[in-house]
Amino acid sequence: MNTKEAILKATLRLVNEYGFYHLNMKQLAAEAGISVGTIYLYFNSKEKLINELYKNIIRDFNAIVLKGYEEGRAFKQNFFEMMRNAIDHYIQNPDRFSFIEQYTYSPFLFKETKEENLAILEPIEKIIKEAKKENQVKDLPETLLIALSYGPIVGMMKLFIVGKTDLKKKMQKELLLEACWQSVSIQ
Amino acid sequence: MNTKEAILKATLRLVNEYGFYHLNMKQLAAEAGISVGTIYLYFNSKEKLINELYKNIIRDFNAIVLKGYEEGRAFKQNFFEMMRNAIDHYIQNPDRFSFIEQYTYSPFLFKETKEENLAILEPIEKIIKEAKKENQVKDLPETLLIALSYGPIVGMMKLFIVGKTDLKKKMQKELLLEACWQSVSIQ
DNA sequence: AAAAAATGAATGAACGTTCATTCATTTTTT
DNA sequence: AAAAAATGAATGAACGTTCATTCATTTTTT
Repeated sequence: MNTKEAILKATLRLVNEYGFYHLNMKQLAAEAGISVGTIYLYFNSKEKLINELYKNIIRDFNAIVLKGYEEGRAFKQNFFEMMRNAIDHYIQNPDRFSFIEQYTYSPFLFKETKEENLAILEPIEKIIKEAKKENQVKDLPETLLIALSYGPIVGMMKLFIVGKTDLKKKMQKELLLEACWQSVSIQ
Repeated sequence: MNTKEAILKATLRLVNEYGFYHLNMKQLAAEAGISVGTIYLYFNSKEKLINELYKNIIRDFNAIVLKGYEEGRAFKQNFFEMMRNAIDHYIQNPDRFSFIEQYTYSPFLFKETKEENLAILEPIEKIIKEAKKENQVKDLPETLLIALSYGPIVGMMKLFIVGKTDLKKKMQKELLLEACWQSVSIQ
């Protein structure tokens, strides 16, 4: 692992544990196994660092979700694959999920980063739009269809993180996916 | 408005605009129209202040949602009333919604406050449990039913806040409510 | 009824401490 | 030997918190 990655990884861990307010550079350097000065060779400031981390996490997430998409394949299959990828990625990286939830709507993100922000719903928006054009989905406003597909997943992840549900069980995950599908698809 | 309320109100506004990190006591005092020292007559510390604000907001929210509940009334009617109250309250106080979303899972909250925390889903949990006992709701895990009821509302609120949808329109709101109902009720 | 005394909420300057950032020096790589 | 990368002590601005002091209001005394 190179130094830059080590810094980002340490930031993710500490910021989730203590919050941006209590995260200090000395502690961060220790966690990453480098010295304070080194951080500044890679990132201009503490805030820039958070923004870079955010962008990386969103980029990775979108790339992984998009792997579930295949041009020309049935909407249903694309929907399931993409959503499954999203859930799996979150389950394996709950810290990334928490981080996204915490910072997507926070005032820390620069405008420049915020543009990348809405992009967290971009892959979902994409297939919903396509499906709507072809009437493969309920006749509801696009935004509502997005909220119905993604909202319950976020909700379950939050319950998962506080230990109220075990999304790692195959059954739970499949029930969730099926339920999301039911609420957008034509019966 | 008494001094304590003025401080809480100013905190909500500034913390949403700048975040806890950039919120400083001098600025806060100015916003509340008092002087720094006065804040400490009402709250022991900056963190205590945030925790008090959080508790107040959750308490108000739950009380308002619970106003939609009537002992002995049909589940469907309770569900609609409670959810409508939640949505209305959020629409009228988007800053409260943002604050809850931002801090519910943040490391700033004291353990003591976190206990009040899960309480944000308490009223919903309550009616879902009741309905499940009487088979008035789909045969799915309780947590999933909660995520299906509340998740899309959170999702829509987020889109509302960034201006992607107009939840103030009666139609939008009713479609959202109906969709949430569809995903938990027996067809 | 007037004067004196007591109260305590509010003030804001002062203070200690934290902590992001810098940069001269050292270590490592080429 | 030169260049590049890393170190970490030093800096100083920022800021949360304290606390002596003020003063409008209330209570007690005359």
